[in-house]
Amino acid sequence: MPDAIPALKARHPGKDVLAETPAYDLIELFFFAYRDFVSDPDRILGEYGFGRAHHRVLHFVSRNPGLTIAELLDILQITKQSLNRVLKELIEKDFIESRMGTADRRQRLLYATAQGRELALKLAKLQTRRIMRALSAMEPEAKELVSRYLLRLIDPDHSAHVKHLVFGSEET
Amino acid sequence: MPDAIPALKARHPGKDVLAETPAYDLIELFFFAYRDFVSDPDRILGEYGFGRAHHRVLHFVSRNPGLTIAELLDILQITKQSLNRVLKELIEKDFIESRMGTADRRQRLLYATAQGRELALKLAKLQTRRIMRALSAMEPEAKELVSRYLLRLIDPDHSAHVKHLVFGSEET
DNA sequence: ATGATATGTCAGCCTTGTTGACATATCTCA
DNA sequence: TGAGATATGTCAACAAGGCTGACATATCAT
Repeated sequence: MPDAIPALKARHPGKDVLAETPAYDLIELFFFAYRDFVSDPDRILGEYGFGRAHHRVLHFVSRNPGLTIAELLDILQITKQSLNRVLKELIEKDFIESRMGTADRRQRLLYATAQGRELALKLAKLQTRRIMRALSAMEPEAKELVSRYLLRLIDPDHSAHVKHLVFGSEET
Repeated sequence: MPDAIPALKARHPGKDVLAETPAYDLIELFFFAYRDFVSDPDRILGEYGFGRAHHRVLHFVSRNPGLTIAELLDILQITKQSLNRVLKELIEKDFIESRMGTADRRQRLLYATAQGRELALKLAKLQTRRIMRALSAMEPEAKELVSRYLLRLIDPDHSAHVKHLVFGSEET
């Protein structure tokens, strides 16, 4: 197998090598791991006529009851037209409920229905099973370290927002 | 904020809780991290009129010169029609070259051109920069641990194949 | 009352995945 | 040598889920 990296390999020892030698292992493992990670839900979503886009919406609404459209758009980073397409279906099939805002009646507050929470939980458990299988037989500090790594992988501009969304106002 | 997990929370102490309590933090962090991770290449690919599908093909061909169509299909897990659409463009724009197999002349052996290797390397470096930023100031064993975690996240059926593809026949 | 804001909707386009059907070249094996 | 398996290419149609642009409506804020 010829070398895919022409020069750059053994040229500078020290700092440059660390900065410039591609981390092919982590790049490729991240790709394969993410693909398998989302494949579990995919199978089940198909039974309901839903796709990944529905999953994301259902997940974040279920996790954050009373979420507004604007907040959801901010989380998903898609256009309102894209969101509306899947959200409409989730509402029609009674997995999500949209109530008018009380303080600001222009807003729509989104809530997962009992059926919606049930599906969201089912999918989250599936993914949790995979995560726990990976963590089992690893060092006890692995989970915390992986969590820290993933957070630092996120754009610094978003990381505070994500941190708040994921960890909320918890004690940990 | 109401509780998104109806029952199941404080019911059983012990093993069940570990198995059944969703790991929302890792699930969500994985989603946000992956999204930002692929966004770096996206910007550059746009300048060339390429998308993510082109990136994946170019990456694996560049990393594995002489790859056949069948092997590439096996890695990407898409249909040959999907692959052919993007592969044709990469060949037309001279980022990938297709040579007839020598042992088996039915096969096409794929090679990245100089231009193709250059782009692949540029994108890999971008992603590496993000990875290194995340790893900097983390424990030295972090990289190895994250790598092990990602590998274990992969379907057990694929993991041997992925391990071979990623780590090849190296010493580490 | 007016302009800004939150949301909804129509129409059309792109990328990237899918299936099914069929063509061609080449290899393998009886 | 001839038949069937294999590797690849290609056409056509479709679906999911992104996008843009334009415009409508209701409500809020000043």
